[in-house]
Amino acid sequence: MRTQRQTQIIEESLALIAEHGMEGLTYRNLSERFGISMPAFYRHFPSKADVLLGIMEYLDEVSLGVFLTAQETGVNALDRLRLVLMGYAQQFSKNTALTAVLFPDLIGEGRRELQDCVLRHMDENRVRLTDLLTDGMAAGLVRTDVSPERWAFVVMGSLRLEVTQWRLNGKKTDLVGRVAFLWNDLAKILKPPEPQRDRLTSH
Amino acid sequence: MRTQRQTQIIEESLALIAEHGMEGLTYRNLSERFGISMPAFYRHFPSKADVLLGIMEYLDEVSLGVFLTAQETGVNALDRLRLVLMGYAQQFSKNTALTAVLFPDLIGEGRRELQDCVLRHMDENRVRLTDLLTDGMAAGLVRTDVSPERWAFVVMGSLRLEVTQWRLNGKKTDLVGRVAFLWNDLAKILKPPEPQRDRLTSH
Amino acid sequence: MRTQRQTQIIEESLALIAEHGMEGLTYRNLSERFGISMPAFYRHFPSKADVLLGIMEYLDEVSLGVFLTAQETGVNALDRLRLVLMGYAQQFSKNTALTAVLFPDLIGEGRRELQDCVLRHMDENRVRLTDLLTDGMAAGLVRTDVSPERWAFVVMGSLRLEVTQWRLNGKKTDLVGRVAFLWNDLAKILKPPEPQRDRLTSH
Amino acid sequence: MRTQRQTQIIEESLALIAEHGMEGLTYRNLSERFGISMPAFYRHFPSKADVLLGIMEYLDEVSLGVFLTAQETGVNALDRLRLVLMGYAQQFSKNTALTAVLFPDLIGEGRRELQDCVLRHMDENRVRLTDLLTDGMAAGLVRTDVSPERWAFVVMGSLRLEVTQWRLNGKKTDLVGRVAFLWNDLAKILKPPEPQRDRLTSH
DNA sequence: CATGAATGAGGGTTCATTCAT
DNA sequence: GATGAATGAACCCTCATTCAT
Repeated sequence: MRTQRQTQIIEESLALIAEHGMEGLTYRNLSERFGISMPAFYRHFPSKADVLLGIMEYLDEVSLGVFLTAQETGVNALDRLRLVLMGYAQQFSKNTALTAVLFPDLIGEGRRELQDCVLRHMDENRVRLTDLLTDGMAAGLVRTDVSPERWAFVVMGSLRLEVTQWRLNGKKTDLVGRVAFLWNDLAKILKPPEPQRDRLTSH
Repeated sequence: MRTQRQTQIIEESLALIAEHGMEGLTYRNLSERFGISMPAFYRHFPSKADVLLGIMEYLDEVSLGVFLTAQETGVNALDRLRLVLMGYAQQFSKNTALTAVLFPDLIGEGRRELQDCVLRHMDENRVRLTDLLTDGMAAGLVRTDVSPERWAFVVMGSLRLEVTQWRLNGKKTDLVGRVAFLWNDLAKILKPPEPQRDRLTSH
Repeated sequence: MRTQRQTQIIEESLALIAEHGMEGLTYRNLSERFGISMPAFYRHFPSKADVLLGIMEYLDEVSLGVFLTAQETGVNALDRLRLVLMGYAQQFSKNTALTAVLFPDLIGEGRRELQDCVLRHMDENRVRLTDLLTDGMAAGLVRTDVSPERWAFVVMGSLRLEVTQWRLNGKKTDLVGRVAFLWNDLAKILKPPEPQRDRLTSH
Repeated sequence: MRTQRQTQIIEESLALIAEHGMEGLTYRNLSERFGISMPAFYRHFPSKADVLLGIMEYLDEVSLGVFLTAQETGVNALDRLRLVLMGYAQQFSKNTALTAVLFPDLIGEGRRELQDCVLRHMDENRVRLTDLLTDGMAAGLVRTDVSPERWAFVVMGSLRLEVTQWRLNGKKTDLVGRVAFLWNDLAKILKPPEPQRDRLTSH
């Protein structure tokens, strides 16, 4: 588990990363924000690598939360997927720092020790997405001529790029709206073509 | 123009970034690779910011090259798009460092001064892709119920994620093959549904 | 306020400046004298500019001290002026580095940010001298056909040059003695001409 | 003798010193101003110390020129002294960099090797002034109860401080005017008291 | 003969970390 | 148990100078 202070540190770290990139995450910056001395952080995390690890865990939980929330609605797979995307967008809008959820690779950049953790995190997210899409296929809501793994890829890739652009443009636009539009198009793309049966029977 | 030495430095810088992330790009690392002293680099680039700028220009040229090569074949828009993706994949396979072409945002991270340059670069790439897809639509090769801008987004997003995964997995797999598969699926997705007219008139 | 360490650093900095000029004030030199590492100084002064600022304040205090000491004697203005000059000389003899008190302009040289501070310091010193001379005039001890501002100028100019010469000659001579002689002459110059009374009574 | 190029370099060096202090005199800055490469300067001066030496000689000549010009007028000693001060002021007004003439000590600061040269230069100037004042005394134009050496000191000290203040205040005021005022007061101070004759004849 | 390239020494500064207190 | 002080390593960068070409 995490102490309250550890959580605070992680959240502030994410904020620093969001504001100044990975290079902005320094003990000095943290201590300024907390008004605590630098060595004090070693009481909560034995080293900076552990802070990063804590961040990864934290992000994992956020991501899981988004999926679970969508899951609990009990709607169909495609709607759950929509809820996931919109859930992310809402989280990011409320707290910009959380965009890191989608980019664990950037946090592990250059740090060999975190590589495993990053891969695990990305895999988990990928699996969750893939499961959703597999379900969608089973329910006839998603085209089956493309593998669910690929769909997961396309969806996640689009979302990541959308968020990246949003950040580069200074986060001035309405992310939730943008993702809603994205979903609108993704839904068209995912949807299977009109079943032939319908038209035949209509005669 | 660029001197030979400037080009060498840029290419070695890209290699360092590919291997150790942006934090790996230091004068110390460069000087070790070149076997020359650190101050020597200031003869070629007045500051590190200028190295980064040089990198951005270089990447721009690489990207442009890939598009032009595809353009010159004179094949249809969809095939040109394929050639672009495959062209990237081949470049990246030959020289891993060039993956940066797709991620100018990572190079500009945290460096306010480069932000403009990054945005311009990404815009240019986006426009090139969008033009290709607009052409594809005009030729009836691409679904028109989704805007070309969105298609460009989906394609670029997928490619970026594919490359990211490839790098995270240690570049051990065959990137060209992976991108070929990606294209295979993207082609299905992009292709317009069977024309309704045929079936209707057949009755 | 100043910590003990800050005061030590300021004093050692002044010593370095006195020995090797402004270019002698480097973190390397400081760290050699203190036997601590270079980054350690950043615990006490956030940047070198702040060291210089600290020096300026310190010098201000020294200068003020000399004036106050003279003031407290309660003797007449001319004698107070003498005490100021002699006070300076004694301070400088004890601690050569303190000659900087008279030359704040050299410390601010080329550092735009310190310019204001330098001007303020020099103004304060000028005002103190001028006040003294105005008092002297009021008491009939100083010629009134020259403005007190000018007298302050002449006195300070002479003192500065005397100290400069002393330093250039290797500080081998007796500064207190030299300033005593200087004062001897300045006193003659400042003194108003023989009172008219003489002439009147001679009739 | 000096080549034309050497003279140019010296003059530009003085300009750099005037603008940015001694730290502004670098080969880089010089080469930028001349549009020549840095090693090119070694053709004209074997080392930076030699540039400084050249500067000292140059300043000596300027100073000598001012004195000779005053000498050639053939007016009395006091007027010649006035011409010297005004001559300096005019030179400095035309070319700010020449103020260095009065401050050879600043150029030699911290450079052991130049110390001798600096002392010689200052001595020469002092002697020229002293001679002038000795003449003035002989002609009954200058008070004799203060040694000519001291007078030279007072005059030079005042002038140096005047110029220093002018520079610190951004050289915005009219230096010639200021020195004229200074001379006005110095003339009063130098002048011997009302001739005794008056009193004697009154009997 | 002028220059491009390079260099060793040194500049100020930041970072993650340790340790006595 | 939190902090002030310190540190080694590394950062980007500038300087005077040299030397092959």
